Amino acid sequence: MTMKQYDMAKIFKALSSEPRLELFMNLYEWEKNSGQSLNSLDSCETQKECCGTEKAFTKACGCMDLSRSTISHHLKELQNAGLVTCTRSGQVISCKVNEEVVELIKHFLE
Amino acid sequence: MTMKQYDMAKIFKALSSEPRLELFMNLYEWEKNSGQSLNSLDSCETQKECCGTEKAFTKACGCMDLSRSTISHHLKELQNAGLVTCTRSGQVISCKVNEEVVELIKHFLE
DNA sequence: GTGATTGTTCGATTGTTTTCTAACTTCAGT
DNA sequence: ACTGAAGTTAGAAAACAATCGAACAATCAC
Repeated sequence: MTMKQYDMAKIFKALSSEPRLELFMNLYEWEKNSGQSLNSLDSCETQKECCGTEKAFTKACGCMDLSRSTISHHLKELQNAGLVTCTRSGQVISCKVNEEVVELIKHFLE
Repeated sequence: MTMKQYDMAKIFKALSSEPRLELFMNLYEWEKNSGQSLNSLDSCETQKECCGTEKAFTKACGCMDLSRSTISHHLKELQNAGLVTCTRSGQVISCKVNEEVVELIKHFLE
């Protein structure tokens, strides 16, 4: 068992439950559609708003039919696998998808 | 939850346990290294030997530290997710990795 | 400071997964 | 027909995962 496989199993496990995959895909799409990519930083009002999905937890609670505690748990799993990074500002959580891991997924089968 | 996400969760679940990912990677590498790709059919002795990994189950039993029944179970999970197709000739199982699903994995995040 | 809002943590429950052994079936060789 | 090898299936134990509500902590809005 190589290190690579160890990490990949962890990543795949994080994406292996439907609700968690849905959560991840939401984060992924929100980030994409908000035009908050690194090369559009200057078109945003503040730099902070440009680093990922603002109010990710709140948004997820609003559109997924799961309790807050369950969403909290799933978000932690995604973080744990390295798929997303979350930061807190006050009460509010923002998330950023880890592009490095996205590339790992895309390329692990050559 | 789109159909696509439903299928992807199933695929990721199949790859989410270390032994099962190892099994899949073995199949994937064996198939690759045996030169049994579609465009090298004529360099093989018989056409049958060229369609995937011959004696996949037997080979897996020989190199993985799991009981035969456990390997049988994991192989079924891989089949169930559509990642591999297995065929039987007599007592012996041969497997073929489903390239379509490999492409799905590579491209599901654009 | 009080009260509402955000998110986390705990404990319980329910269901799923991993793995084994043992019993079975099917096929191959003799 | 008998024996052995290749896989499968069934049953069970143990570990793990998903989910919720309740209690909590931190922060914001007045």
